[in-house]
Amino acid sequence: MSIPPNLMITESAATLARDIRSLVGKLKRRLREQAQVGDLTPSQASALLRLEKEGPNTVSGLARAEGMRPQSMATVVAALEAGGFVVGEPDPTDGRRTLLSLTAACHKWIGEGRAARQDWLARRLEERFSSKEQQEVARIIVSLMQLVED
Amino acid sequence: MSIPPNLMITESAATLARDIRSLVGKLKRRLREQAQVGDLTPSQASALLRLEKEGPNTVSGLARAEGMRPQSMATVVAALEAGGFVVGEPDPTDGRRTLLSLTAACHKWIGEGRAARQDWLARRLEERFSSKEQQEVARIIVSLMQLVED
DNA sequence: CTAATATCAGGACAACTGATATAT
DNA sequence: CATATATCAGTTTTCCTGATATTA
Repeated sequence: MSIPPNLMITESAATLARDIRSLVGKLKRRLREQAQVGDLTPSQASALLRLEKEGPNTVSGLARAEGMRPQSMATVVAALEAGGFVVGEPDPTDGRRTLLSLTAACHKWIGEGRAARQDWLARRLEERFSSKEQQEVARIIVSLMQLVED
Repeated sequence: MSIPPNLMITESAATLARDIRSLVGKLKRRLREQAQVGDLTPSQASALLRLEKEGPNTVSGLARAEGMRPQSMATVVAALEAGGFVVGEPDPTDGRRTLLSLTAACHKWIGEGRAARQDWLARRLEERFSSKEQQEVARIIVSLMQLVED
């Protein structure tokens, strides 16, 4: 039988699943320990860079994009607001929403490359992978993202 | 300039880093929500499958393999012991160590494929990726593992 | 004596659930 | 009234740090 029945899980898939779980755990811990005082947590960095790339958004919108609850994202955003990275202002067309955008200071900060230089993971990817390898990794990450998102 | 200076982080590396962080967060949450009552947590599953694949090990050994503290792994192992998946017995050659191994019941359970069938991630990988694609993913995961481990 | 193993106790963080107020 | 957004409050999970006993 070269094609296993649908219900069957191959040895390789099981091993791959274990390795992915292990990597996720390690990455999580590694990202935490790399964090300096005053640094952004992974969630904060992710939300900030999304605002930078995709423009203003609401707490709920960010939560959807990151696959977490609005209440959880609210905590993340509150930290970014306290740090002066983002500001919220009421949406003129919809009284329920507050649109978050980057402050001028944050734009400047990102422009100066400080955000990127403090990003341990980005630095590491740059050091260890050629741009071709980075593309390959990016492709796989996108596949996995689809797999996770359903 | 086609080759950026060492300190520079390219746009693509920064984006890739963001995507990886986002994926890690999503995967973590997804794995949690997929967990059924009586199911194993990702850490538990990882430790169990490592014991199955690599044979008996100590709490400290497992902690090193997974990149976490012995105290943290002790909690994970305690849950597995409470569930009757593993047993520990003193190493006859080293009084400090307790060697953990799978119980007969656990071996049977794995043999019957229940462990694998309950593994949401493995099932998903099997459904969505050809074995060729799985190999590609596995290769990338190994690269990332090395990048994380240093 | 130093290093490794195991374990007890307490703490931090990032997510969660539930409930509530307000605007569409 | 049903839906969407934001936010308050409390809980859970998983990992952490620090300290201690034991054995190599």
